[in-house]
Amino acid sequence: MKIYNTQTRQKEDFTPVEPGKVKLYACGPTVYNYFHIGNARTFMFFDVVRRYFEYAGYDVTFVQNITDIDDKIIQQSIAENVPFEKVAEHYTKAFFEDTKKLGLRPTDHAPKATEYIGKMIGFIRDLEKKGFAYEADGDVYFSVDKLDNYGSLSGKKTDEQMVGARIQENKQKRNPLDFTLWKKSKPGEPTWNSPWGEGRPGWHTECVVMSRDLLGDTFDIHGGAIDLVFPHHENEQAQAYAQNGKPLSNYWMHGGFLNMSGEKMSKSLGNFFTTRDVLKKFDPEVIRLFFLSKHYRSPIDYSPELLEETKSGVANFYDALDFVDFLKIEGNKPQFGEKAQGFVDSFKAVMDDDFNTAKAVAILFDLARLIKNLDEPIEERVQYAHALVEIGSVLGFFSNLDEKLRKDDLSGKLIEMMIEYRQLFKKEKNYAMADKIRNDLNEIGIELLDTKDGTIWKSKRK
RNA sequence: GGCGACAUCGCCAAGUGGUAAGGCAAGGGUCUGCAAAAUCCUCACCCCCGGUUCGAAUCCGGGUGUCGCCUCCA
Repeated sequence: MKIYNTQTRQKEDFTPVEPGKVKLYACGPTVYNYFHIGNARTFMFFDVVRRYFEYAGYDVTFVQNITDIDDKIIQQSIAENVPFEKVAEHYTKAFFEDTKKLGLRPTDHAPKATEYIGKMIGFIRDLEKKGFAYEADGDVYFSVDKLDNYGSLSGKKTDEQMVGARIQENKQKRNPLDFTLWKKSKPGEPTWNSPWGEGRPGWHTECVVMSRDLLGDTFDIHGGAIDLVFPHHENEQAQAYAQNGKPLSNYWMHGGFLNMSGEKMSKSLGNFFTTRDVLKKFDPEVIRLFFLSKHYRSPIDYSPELLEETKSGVANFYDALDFVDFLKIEGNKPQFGEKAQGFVDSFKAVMDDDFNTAKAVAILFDLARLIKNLDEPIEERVQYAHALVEIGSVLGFFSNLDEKLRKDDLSGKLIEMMIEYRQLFKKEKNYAMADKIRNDLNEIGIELLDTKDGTIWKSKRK
């Protein structure tokens, strides 16, 4: 398996720290608002990474943190005039609800920053003892000049950044790039007692401490979106090196942005859709197909129109499964012949190449086309259907086949009866009645398909 | 100012040296009582200009355009 590693800027063979195991950490949300659909893209990608590693036979430990103490949460609590704990609680709950609705599997651990304050203080103390941190008026900073390889992840050189233009001047800092490990709290702000006085940890420290605590000093993959490379991941890595001389993660994976009309979607720009709102209009699998049709490192331009067009694509998969009445054959998965196995092998090959989900999706469409092709032998079409569900599931599709394909309940039986009556009318050349049945069914969302093997039906997809 | 990414059919998009996947949309044929569905067929000299090579969308140089990071950000 090959993975593009931001650290080396190239695809590398994946070798886990422990054979057969993958320790994966993806940066999670800061819970000050509903997460937007751009965040959803990144979260969903790592959900697929996790699923694929498991499919490939690895024992995966997947951690995604919840940043529940941060300036933005404090701001939001002032704006909403509710205690900051309530803000964090509310949006944390919303995060779990929305990711579930999106079809993301729960992570193995979802550590909250506020549960790790003690460990963070110990960690900062250690950095201080080792000479990498200094205190100034209740704040504690990391001294980037003390670390030789600072900037290695992002390719930044400490002396070439535009100080003053983009970087906040701060007279307490010895180097403008020095970052906050511990921040003195103002009156009324959430606060914890520390050797440096009342305060709270900096964001970069939260992630290092939680990831190492749950996954070990050096784990396999650390991920997030591209904007986290600098400074967040650079700073995490710096702290880890400084503290114990070990790399934090062997592979760094970063996803591309979701843009709005070519510009980055972000809460600060205000040009965003919350995932919650998008989910009201689109099926989670439509969103999934939309994201997975593109390479994860490329930017995607978001628009409701594009999502609208993607509906047909998802419908394609379910139509195909309807064609072979998948729910009835689901239980007996046949041995795959050469062709069906070929598709599965291709799927593995493209996913092994740095998670090329766009190619993987193309394989899904290839299978759907063959399943619907009545000229293909039925045994093979059945195999293709099982292959479609097998690899589609790895990409996170088909989690609710029963609901999407439900047929053998009472209404299903009634529809079968209507189809039978229509056949009788057709035999008598009573086309007016035959068409009335077809139209009436259509009006309640049931579409009839006359194939040369007889009439089948499907409910119209959202 | 420093660093980086991208530019492929009407739209979305894969492809990193061997002659352009896939999806959406469109047109035509078959099938059908009619329709839908299905199926078959059609639909790209890969932003521009040079260069390297037997051969380049793919490598190199130079343009043009778009975007990102350097501040919080998935």
